[in-house]
Amino acid sequence: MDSRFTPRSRLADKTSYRRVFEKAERSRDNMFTVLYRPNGTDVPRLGLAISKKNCRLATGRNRLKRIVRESFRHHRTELPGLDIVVMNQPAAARANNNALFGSLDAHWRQCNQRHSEKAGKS
RNA sequence: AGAGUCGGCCAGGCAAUCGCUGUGUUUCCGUAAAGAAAUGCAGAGGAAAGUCCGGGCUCCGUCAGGCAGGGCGCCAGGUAACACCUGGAGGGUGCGAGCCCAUGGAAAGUGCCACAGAAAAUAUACCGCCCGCAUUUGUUUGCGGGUAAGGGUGAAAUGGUGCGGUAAGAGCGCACCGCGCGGGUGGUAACACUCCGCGGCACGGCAAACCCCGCCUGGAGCAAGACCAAAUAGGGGAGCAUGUGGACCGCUUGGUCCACUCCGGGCCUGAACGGGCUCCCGGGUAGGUUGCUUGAGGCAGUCGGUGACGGCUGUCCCAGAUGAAUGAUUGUCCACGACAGAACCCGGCUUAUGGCCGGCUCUUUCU
RNA sequence: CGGGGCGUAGCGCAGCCUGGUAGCGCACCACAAUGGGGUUGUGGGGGUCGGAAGUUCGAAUCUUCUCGCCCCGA
Repeated sequence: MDSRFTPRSRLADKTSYRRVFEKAERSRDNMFTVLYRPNGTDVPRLGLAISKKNCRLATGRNRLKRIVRESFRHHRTELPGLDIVVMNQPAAARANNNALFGSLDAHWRQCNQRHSEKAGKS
């Protein structure tokens, strides 16, 4: 199983982010808001939008980014071709690592489920 | 043992698995570039923070210099430079080790000092004290003068103590202390000493009020700056094709030259113009590349210096990301892990913060 | 990352340069006026001047440090 996380699997520029923010499905709990939109390929891509407002210290923001990347790369092969942007909620700054991983697992499952439902309909 | 004070050091370790960034080597794929794989090496801080100072670097401006504005401010040294550091001087504070100080000038000038108080700075006199004259039953009142010891006000009141002196007093005189000026001695200097002379004292505070004196200072900042440069729109140029009318040349096909200008309104006409195509040029947006890490560099030794620091020798290369890299999981050990994440780079300051070690001081107890 | 600005009553602001009394509007409370309400008039209450040090006799004001918020530069 390939669980690497390369530059190919990231949202690289402003236009990619704008594309997701313009029109996206949403999955949300008290730790993260996850936006996603099909990108027309087989590989999922991840973008991070960790706000200073919801997490004041730079070390805290770095921690959240690492957790999200770590979780993403473990589930990369299970996910369809989506552009995903993860945003943080205030509660995430105070949560421990296990809680964050649990929350992200749920988000990935929801992405997968909703996407396959849509694909089935169309 | 407790309390305090100063200085130095560390910033969880190890193992396994899965990953991230840079870079070297090898292999694969390719004309090449790019890419992929394997593997080696390296990969956040003492504050990376606040952005409060000082520099380097870059662009703009610029003869030198001066003014304005801003900054600094005991002395000497260190430094690329500083508001930093070291050593010293003088104050303040603490029993002490120590700590703190924007610490030049108020006899260059201007200004301010609320309330209270007689008076807040040229001095002056409310209650008093004293003398003289007048007055009164009565040292009661009034007038004139002397005085600044005492009272009271205030943050601050015009040297202090003692003796002499006097009507009462007063540097009025004297002694000691303090102060100022000059000289001397020690020190590079700030300053100190008081062996000496002079001055009876002439000098309230505030310069983080204006200011004066001395020294420093051009402006902006890596989102600086440099380079490459799509699409679309627009600018400039060249060429091709092309309408109408008139004139000219020509036997004809045809050719040449000129005009059809701009704004507003009306009418007529709907032939033409406005238009189309191709190429080139520079400006420049998205985007990309660069600036980007070898430096006032680290470590070790040695020499000079009280020290900050400097000289010499040897040795090492030690993050360079760009939605932004150091992590996750598990095991294990212990002190059970605080504050906290580089973004052009250095030197400081300040603030946040866990622990360890050492020197010194005070208190208590024991020997 | 760099550059600049602002914190004063519940809200919006003045006062700060030139230091001694914190003021204005809206809001709030009471009274008057009305049958009642609004409008109006009169009076009143309410402020650690973001926080901590320093200078000064005295600081919202001057100086330093610190906390929070806002704006600008791709």
